[in-house]
Amino acid sequence: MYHVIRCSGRKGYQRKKYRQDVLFGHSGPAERYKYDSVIMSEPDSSPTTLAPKTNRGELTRQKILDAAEREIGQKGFAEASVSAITAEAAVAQGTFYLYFRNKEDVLRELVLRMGRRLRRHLTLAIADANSRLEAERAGLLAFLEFARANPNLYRVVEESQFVDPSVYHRYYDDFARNYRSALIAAEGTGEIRPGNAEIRAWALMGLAVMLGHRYGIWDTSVPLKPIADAAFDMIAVGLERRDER
Amino acid sequence: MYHVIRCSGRKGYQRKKYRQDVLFGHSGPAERYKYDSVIMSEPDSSPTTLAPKTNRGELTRQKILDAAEREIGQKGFAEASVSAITAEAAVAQGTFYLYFRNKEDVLRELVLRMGRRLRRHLTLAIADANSRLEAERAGLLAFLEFARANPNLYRVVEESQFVDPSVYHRYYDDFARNYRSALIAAEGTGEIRPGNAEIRAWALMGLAVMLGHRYGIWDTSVPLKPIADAAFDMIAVGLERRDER
DNA sequence: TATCAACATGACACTTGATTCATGTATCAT
DNA sequence: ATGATACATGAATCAAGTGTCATGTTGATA
Repeated sequence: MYHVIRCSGRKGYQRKKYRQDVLFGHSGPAERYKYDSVIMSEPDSSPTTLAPKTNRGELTRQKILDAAEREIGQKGFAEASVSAITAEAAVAQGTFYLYFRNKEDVLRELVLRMGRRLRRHLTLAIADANSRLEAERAGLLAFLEFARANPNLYRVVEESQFVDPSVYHRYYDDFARNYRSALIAAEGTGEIRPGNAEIRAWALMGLAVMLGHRYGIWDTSVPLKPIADAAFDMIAVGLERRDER
Repeated sequence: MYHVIRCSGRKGYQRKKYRQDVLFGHSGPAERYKYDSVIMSEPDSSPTTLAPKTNRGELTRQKILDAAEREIGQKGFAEASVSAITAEAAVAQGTFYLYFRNKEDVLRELVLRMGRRLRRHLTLAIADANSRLEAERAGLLAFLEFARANPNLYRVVEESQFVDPSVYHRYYDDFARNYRSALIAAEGTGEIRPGNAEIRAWALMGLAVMLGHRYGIWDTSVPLKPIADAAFDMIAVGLERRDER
C-alpha cells in the first residue's frame, strides 16, 4: 500500500552557486573530496557516497565521463548541459547525480583524467632519452601530439581555470614540480646550464601549452615534428647569436 | 494623453544561443561588426546602430565597459550577470542593450581594449631598447607588470577563448604577427640566430602568458624583475651548457 | 521655448536547465 | 525464493537571468 503522489513536496531546494568561496556550502568533509590523494596516484579512492560500488556502476560512471569529455570539450562548460551529457551517455538525467554532485564535479574529474593520461604519455615518450635535452625535445613533441589527439581534454583543462581555479592550479603545479626536479637533477649532472629551475619549468610549460593550442588544437594540419624541433632549438641554444670562434 | 499599460504584449522573444555557428542568427551585416577594422586601430568606428552618438552616450558606454571588466574579471563570464554589471555601472538594465547586443558583445569589446592597452604598454616599454634581445627582456618584464596590474582584463582575454574563439585567436594572431616581423628583422641585422620566427613568436608568447598567469595573477607577491631576468636568460642563451672554450 | 533625437529607465514575460525524488529494476548472497 | 543493496529512471520543480518595451528625461538646435 503506497501513495501515488509523485514529486510533490519539494523541500530545501537550493541552487548552489558555481565556484567561489562557499563551493560546497553544506558538507564540510566533502570539500577535501579526494584531491590530496588521487591527483598523483592512479586508483580512485572516493571517500564520499558517490563512488560506484559495483562493476556495473563503474561502467556507467565511465560512460558519463566519456560523454562529458566530448560534450564539454566541444561545446564548452556553459553550453554543455547535464541533459545533453546524459543523453550522449544514454542514461537518465538522475543517473548523473548518482556519481557526480554537479556539473563542476565531472569537470574536476576530467582534469584529473587528463593529468593521468598526459603524465603516462609523457613518461613513455621520454623513457629512452639519454639526456635532459633529449627528453625535452621528445617531451615537447609528445605533448603536441597528445594535444592534437585529445583536443577535448585539452580544452576541458583550460576551461577548468574558470570553473574551479584550484584544480587548474593543482594540475599545473603538479607538472611544474616534477619538471623543476628534473631540471635541477640535470643541472646537477651538468647536462644543462645552471639557472632558476622553478621559472624555467613554468616558462617551458607555457611554451608547450601555447604551441599545443596553436598547432595541436587550432591548426591541426601542419606536421608537429618541425614545430617541436624549432621550439627545441630555441630552448636549447637560445636566441642570442653565438660568436664564430 | 497616453496609456498606462506597461510591458504587455511581448512578441518574438527568442533567446540566442551563445557562441557557435549561428552566432547572431538574424542580422546578416551585424556579423561583421567591426572586427576587420578596429582590431588594430585605435578609434571605435561602429557600423551598427549600437554606437553612442553623443558624448553622454560614450561616457555611459565606458561606465558599462569598466563595470563589465571588473565583474567578468572577478566572477568569470558565466557568473557575471548583466544585471550585476549594470548595477555596478549604476545604470538601468535596459541601458546595457543600448550599447551591447548581449554579454558576449562586451567581452569581445574588452578583448579589444586589452589588446590596445597592452600594445601601447609594450611599445612604450620597448621604445628605448637598443637591440632585439634588450627589447625582449624589457618586453617580458613589461608584460608581467601589465598582467599584475590588470588581472581582470587578463582573465577576460583568457576566458574569451570559450566565449568567442575567433576574437581570442585574432587577439593572439595580431601579437604573433608583429612579434614574428620583429624577429625576422632582428635576424636580418644579425642580432639573433636565424630560426623559425613564426614558431618562436608563439613559443615566446606562450612563455610570457604562463609566467604572467603564474607570477602576475596567481602569485602577486614575488618581485617580477628576477622572474623576467631568469626567463630571459633561458630565452637568450638556452639551456644547453656552453663548452668552456 | 519648442522640437526631436538620443539616451535612460525598470518591471516583467519568458526560457533554460540544474537538481530532486518517488518509484522502479538488476544483481547477488543466503 | 527472499531480501537487501546498488543502480536507474525521468517528470516535476523552481531559481536565475536575459532581453524587451512602453514610457520618461536630456540637451542640443532652431
